[in-house]
Amino acid sequence: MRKLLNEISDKWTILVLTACDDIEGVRFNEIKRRVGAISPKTLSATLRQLERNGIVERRVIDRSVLAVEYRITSFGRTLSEPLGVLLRWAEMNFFQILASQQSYDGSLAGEAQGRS
Amino acid sequence: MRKLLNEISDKWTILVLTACDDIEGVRFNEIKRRVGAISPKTLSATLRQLERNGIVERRVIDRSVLAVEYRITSFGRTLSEPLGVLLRWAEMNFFQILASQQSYDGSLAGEAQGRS
DNA sequence: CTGCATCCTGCGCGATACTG
DNA sequence: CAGTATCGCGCAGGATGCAG
Repeated sequence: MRKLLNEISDKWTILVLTACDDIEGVRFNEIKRRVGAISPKTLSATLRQLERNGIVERRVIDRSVLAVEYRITSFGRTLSEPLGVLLRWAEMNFFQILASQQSYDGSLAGEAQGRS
Repeated sequence: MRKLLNEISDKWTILVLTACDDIEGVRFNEIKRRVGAISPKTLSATLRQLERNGIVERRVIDRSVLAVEYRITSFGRTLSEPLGVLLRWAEMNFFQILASQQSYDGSLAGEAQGRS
């Protein structure tokens, strides 16, 4: 568990993995868009780590126009399922979590704009 | 999901939560022992955050000898279940993960002692 | 035993610019 | 488009000491 945590318990990995969990391969910038405010450096590092762990696969589509896609592996899918359970839990209970602290300023920072 | 990650995707929270997931309440130092090489400061901070989020409960057993126990709440249990799924996944696939990188030196460093 | 205060460090990660 | 190189910084978290 420690080892797993060392691999995925950072700020972005789970989100990136979720973004890659598509039937189709997903392009670099598409992942970027889906995930949100991630820097290319971090995304690149995260993807390489996921690749090393056999969770996603990198595939060059077209060398001339530089097109690359990432696709979750079957092994990755076995991980994304438990993660999906967690995601659904988060969706059901997120209000409970933010009810207690309010101190989150957010990387998204889209929903708390009402205060002048 | 971002919010959930902000709460639990640090180095220790999930481990601490797992350590608290007992039928009985668990004492501070007992958690420390179960979790491993966590500093009291970090453990304390982690526990307070879990408490704020209603995941664990703090209860003073004895004021004179300073005995405190932490117990997972029913809400916390709903979270520990998905986490348990993840844990089981980790147990089944940890070899796959460490097969790819070998670069983990370990906070526990207890299982690799066989090599002279 | 159960913490809190303090000091200190690494590194995770963001911003930006550059390349093929 | 898909990255890599560089710089800088905030903060998680380790170590240590103290206290009720």
